Amino acid sequence: MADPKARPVTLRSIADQLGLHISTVSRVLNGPAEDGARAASGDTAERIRRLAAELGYQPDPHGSGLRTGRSRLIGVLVPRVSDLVLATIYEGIDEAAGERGLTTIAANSLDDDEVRRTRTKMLLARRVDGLIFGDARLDDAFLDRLAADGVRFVLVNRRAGNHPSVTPDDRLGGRLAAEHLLDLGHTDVAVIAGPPFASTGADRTAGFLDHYRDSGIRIPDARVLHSAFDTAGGRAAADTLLRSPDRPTAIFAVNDFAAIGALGAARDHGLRVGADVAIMGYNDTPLAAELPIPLTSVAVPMHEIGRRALELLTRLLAGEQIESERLAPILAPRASTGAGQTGP
Amino acid sequence: MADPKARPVTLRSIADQLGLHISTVSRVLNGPAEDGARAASGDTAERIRRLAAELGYQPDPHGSGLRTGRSRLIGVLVPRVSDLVLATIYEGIDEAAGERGLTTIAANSLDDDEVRRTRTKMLLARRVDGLIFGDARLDDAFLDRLAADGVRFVLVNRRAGNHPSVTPDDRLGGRLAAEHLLDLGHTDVAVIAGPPFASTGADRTAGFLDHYRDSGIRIPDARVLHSAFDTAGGRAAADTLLRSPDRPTAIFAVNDFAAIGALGAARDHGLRVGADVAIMGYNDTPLAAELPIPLTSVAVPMHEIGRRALELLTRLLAGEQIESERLAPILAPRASTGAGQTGP
DNA sequence: TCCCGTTGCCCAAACGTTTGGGCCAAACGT
DNA sequence: ACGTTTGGCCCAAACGTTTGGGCAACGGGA
Repeated sequence: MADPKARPVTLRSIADQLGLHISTVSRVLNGPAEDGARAASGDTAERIRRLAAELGYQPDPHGSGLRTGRSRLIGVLVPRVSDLVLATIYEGIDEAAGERGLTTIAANSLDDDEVRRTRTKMLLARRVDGLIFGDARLDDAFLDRLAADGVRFVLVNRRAGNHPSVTPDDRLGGRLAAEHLLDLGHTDVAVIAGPPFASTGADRTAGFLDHYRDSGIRIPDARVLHSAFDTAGGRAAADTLLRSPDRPTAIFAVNDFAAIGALGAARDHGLRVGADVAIMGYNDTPLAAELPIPLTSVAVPMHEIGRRALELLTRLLAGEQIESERLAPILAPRASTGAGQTGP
Repeated sequence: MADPKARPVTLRSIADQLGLHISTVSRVLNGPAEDGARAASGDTAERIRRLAAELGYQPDPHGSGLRTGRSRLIGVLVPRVSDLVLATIYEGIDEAAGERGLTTIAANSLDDDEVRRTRTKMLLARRVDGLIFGDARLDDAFLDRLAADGVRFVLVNRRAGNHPSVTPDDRLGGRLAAEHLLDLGHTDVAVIAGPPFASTGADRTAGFLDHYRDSGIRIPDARVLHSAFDTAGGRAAADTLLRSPDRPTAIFAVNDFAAIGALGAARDHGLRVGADVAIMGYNDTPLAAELPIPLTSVAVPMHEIGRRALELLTRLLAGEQIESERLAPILAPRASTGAGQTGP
């Protein structure tokens, strides 16, 4: 890798060693495409490349960043990296970034406005070239302000205003969930809708209600509960729903973790999930299929969403005109709604 | 935040605006402690600070990095950020880093040697000041080599050789698990031990076996199965254990996800977890308590481990002598081993 | 009065890179 | 033989910061 105590290898050390000028080395090592020929003879170029490889030359980002004004750094702000959904999206982002020689910096916003501001400021202080936000709120003054300031960013998972975004088609996902439960005969259903400020929960809920309405069934407002996206939130909401005597026969949680909480609540109430009450989640977290009672869910290509978000951002940074993308979800029926395994 | 179309605010722009020299501004804005007084009069210093704040000056890391040779960047390599355990540790790292004005860069190694090398090289190319590895292997030639090359790093979660590390006291944790199962009367027990190269699994297993041996019970080798740390791995291992007629009465999985897989396998075999068979995990993931059948686990202060790792690294970077730390785990007994809730 | 120590600031170099513009010689066209 | 192109390379400036060393002016002690 690197010699034990060697001085850092720079363009100058390579140039001196070869009796060339530093700029020649720089040109050769940068754009083999157009400038490659102009920069040096094939022979010289070859010698440069060989020595650079041998010494393990890696351009110093401080030097190039200073000169070019670009850092090749991408900031990624998410509610929490320990949230499996966002972590998976982040992996997609990071993977695509790596392929382009970009480095990502992740930070948690905890869905808190104050934290968002300070973390964003830190990322900008690091001179990131662009940002990806995974914590957009439906009415997001902060993002509007940022956009007005000329900061370049795209949104992922959650949409907001008409800032460019890559999200699952949550409206469609909500319809798929409704279709599934309706096919199973559930007409008295409830929704654990997540916090009201997240487009994911809101759109999934809206799609779900749409489908029922289109089928002539109106779901009363009392059947839609807002909650946190986590297990505790889901458990509390499900508990409220199930303790009533006219409890719903099926519950759609807009997030797998909330659904797992609902599973626990159902058990506390002595209900057999899949038989006495149907419960389904959303996102098809790896855990869903592996639970003791496998959880019906709506699969979302999270990794791919992350990749696309980074691609979109690089196109934005390149000055191209870009448009938001919605990726289609797929239903994954399992035992928690009494459905069999997928397959014929 | 930043003016719409303003030129970037630099030391020079501040200095010019105040009719001062750039170096004066730099000194004032850097060390108010010692140099503060030497640098400028109280009055001048005040003017500088006020203008800097007003313009929202943020030092350019490229400039300072170039000059000082330090990037204030910390690289963090983990198997996967989407693994809840490592994600939580990472959050601790990042939190502590933020408090010190450091920025972390996370990367996935997927526990693959080739990926580790390339990702580490990328981080070094970014000129990180130090590294934190969460994917150490018991016999880790790569880390040895890195240390020999003078790269500064600490390990987290997993230990290796005598590189400095911050880990849970896994040996103790294993003993706690054994003690719990033994107290419940289980003498025929099995271990789902995780992959053999991870100190976590190995030490937990060793501690577990130690305690049984100390109590006069020898667990046969066939009762210790290696597996992946994830749900699928746990399910497969548990399936092997439970399909035999002389199946164990209790299973200790060294990781909650493997334990969840085991829960599923138990269900597949028609066994009631907590009654017919006891199953326990490790790490006390937030999920453990929320599962339909709450999972007995061993709680580990993951967030704190992350914080400590970063502190250790900063001390190392400051040239101090440092020593590895082990943090004590706590048993969290729940229904999956037939234990009641915690409490008196 | 002279000297010395502070105070308060400025000067300049250096870190490593990129890039617009040279400049010399060889090759080519007529 | 003479102009023009082109290949192949060098020059130098600039990006923003830190930091060791100045250098005046001023105040105080002898």
